[in-house]
Amino acid sequence: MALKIYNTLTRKKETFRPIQPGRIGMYVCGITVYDYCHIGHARVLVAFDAMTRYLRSQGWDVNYVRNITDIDDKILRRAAENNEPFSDLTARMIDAMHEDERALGVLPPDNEPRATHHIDDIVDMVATLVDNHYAYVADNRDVYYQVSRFPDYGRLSNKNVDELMVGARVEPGESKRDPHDFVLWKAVGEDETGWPSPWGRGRPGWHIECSAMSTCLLGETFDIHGGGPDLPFPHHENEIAQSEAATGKTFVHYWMHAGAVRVDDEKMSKSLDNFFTIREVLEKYHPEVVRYFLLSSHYRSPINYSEDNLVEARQGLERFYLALRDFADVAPATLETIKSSAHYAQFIEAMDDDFNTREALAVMFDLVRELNTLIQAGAPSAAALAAELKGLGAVLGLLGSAPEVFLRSGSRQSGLDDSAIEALVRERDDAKKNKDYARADSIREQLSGQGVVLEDAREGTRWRRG
RNA sequence: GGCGCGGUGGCAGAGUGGUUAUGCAGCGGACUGCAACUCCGUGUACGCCGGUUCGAUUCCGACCCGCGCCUCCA
Repeated sequence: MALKIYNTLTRKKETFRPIQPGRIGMYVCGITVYDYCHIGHARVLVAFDAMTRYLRSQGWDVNYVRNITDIDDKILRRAAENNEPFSDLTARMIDAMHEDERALGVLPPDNEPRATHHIDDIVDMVATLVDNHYAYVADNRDVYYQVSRFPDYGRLSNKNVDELMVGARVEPGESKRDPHDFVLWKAVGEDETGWPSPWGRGRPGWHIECSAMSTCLLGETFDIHGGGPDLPFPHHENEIAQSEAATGKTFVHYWMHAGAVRVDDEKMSKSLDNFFTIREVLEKYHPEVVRYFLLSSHYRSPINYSEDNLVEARQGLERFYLALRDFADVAPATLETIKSSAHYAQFIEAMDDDFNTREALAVMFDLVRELNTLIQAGAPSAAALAAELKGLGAVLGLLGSAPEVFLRSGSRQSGLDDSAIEALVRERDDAKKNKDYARADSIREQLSGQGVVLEDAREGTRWRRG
């Protein structure tokens, strides 16, 4: 079965056809680095990471580009508030972002272009648009894109420019010819952050960097362009207008957009004060639990960040790790060695269907049941199945932890440290030997109250944080 | 107002024109000193109303409800 991808442009699932056989150029809109990444960013990062891992596992040569917006009004405003150079702020936030990514098991993209490193490319593209009469220099020396010159405007987000009029407004003093026009190059004064250009000192507008950098790194036409749920309009619409006007070529073949993250069933927003940064979330939950949570729904569905759902994610992962407990030293199977496995075939079928990670996880759970049955029977083949499970998990960036470490990590920190728990476990073992079951049960109850679960296995008592 | 998405069993969440999703929770059983883990069994789930069909949760239409975008936001 062939890979199918839902294309925002056509609003349909389409069979993926690469521009060059075996190769995929993919550009994903990254972060504006004026603050820490939040759980919504995490979703986009994890979703496209899982896709990239999967595509590579299937032999695709993926060139994954994800930009960093490191110059923008919000950045300048925040830097001014902090009374620091904007580049100090962005450097700090970029480091923080990389830290968050690593925690979530997100592999670095192949290229991570920054707007401030591509000012020349941006200026070149703006100049082309001015030369082509798709852009004009306004009285205030801003350069604007003239939306009315681009007939296809609104095609991606299925919007009719005339109907947009209703909500549009022109700020007093703006020099646009039309409210829909958007800024490509923003004029600034001598004392403001900016770069020289044919139109005077200025800085890039909000959308042009992605057009310039994607073209620079992936060519005038490339395969996949992705991003968050609020990007189709206006950001990606404007990118299309810019790039296609500048090059005269189709910009992108497949547009992919992740679904929204909600918090306790409300829109996540700063005004509602229900905004969670990745760092805050990771204080409460194991990073792999967060990753699993994000992959346990289809990437396009809205998901709800809530205590219940994260606890449930924890429980799901526990099932995997309990099965893998005795196979800590078993290496993940390479896909080559499991290519004839029925589970693998189902896994691929799920992932080929627009990256249905939830369905892929369901296949892995089926495998877990078989694995547990083999373990129970003491079958030597269990190790191979465990390796297969790890191999499938690795494609999604999951199950890479040491099982016992994960199981003892706990969703909430127990008040007892490991040695205190182990002392109590030993005490209980002694009580059991003396058939003092009342004492043994009271210790177990005490631990249970601390979130510690005991299991009396043949080899001795095991414990984990539940 | 315009455009779009969705309403699935207690919860989460896939999917399908007729046959088990899956996970968690529940119930019964096996195992256990008791548990936990695990396995086995167990749920007349598909918003409402019409239509198409031998048959619809799945297709079509209307309706109700929820959500997103239309403004900076992943």
